[in-house]
Amino acid sequence: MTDPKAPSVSALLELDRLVHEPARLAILTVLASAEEVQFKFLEEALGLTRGNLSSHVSKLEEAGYLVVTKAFEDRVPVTSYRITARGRKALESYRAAMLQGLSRGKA
Amino acid sequence: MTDPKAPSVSALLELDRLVHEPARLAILTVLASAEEVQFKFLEEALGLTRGNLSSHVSKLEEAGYLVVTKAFEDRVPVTSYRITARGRKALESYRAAMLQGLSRGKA
DNA sequence: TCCTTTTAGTTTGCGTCGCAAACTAGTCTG
DNA sequence: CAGACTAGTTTGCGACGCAAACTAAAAGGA
Repeated sequence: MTDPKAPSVSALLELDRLVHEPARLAILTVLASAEEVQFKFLEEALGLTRGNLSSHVSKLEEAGYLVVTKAFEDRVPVTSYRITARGRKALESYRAAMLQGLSRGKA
Repeated sequence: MTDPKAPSVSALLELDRLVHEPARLAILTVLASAEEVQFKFLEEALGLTRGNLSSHVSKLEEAGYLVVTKAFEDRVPVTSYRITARGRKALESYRAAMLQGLSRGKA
């Protein structure tokens, strides 16, 4: 901790809001465990509507947390995502902060 | 899990939004580790403005996650908070869901 | 060929939320 | 009594998440 007086719970107040949103946290978590993931897969795996998935993914893309690949497979358009190093780092930091804040440490 | 196919990351999508807000999560976490906590203490410990602290606490109170006690100490008004059983349970559930979702389990 | 359905995503509109700033109320000091 | 301080609450606004509406391209029938 930076400030020795700072209780670990303060880590919670500095969580990256972009990652903190449940849908995006779920998306990043899935992306972190696979090379490449398709839109369709995310939609079904997470039970998000296409609209929500699309907008969350856009935000993650704007932040540089993932990259988008649009391709055609058997003449069907397929959009895929890949987490970036930046995204992986953001997720890792988030995870660390959350785990720290969640630990039952006093104050 | 309800659906055997549901990956643990789905737990993330069912997080109690009331608890999920960082400031409120921090407040509940502090409250869970003490009998009673004063407004002033929370303000300083968490570095929240009085306004934000007040409004977050109000929401937690409305949800029945904490109870408020207003008293005077040496003619100075002191507002204190106590987590309720309901609040403690909500925090516990949140923690469990988050830890599950955060675990590096595939998908 | 034309039309309807399906798949794959994006955009739009609205209600809600979190934050900071402004405000209220009681106390103390000179 | 005037001004400053302590302790909170209320207000106003910008940002956000969600669902519904929309777009586009391909496949399947009649």
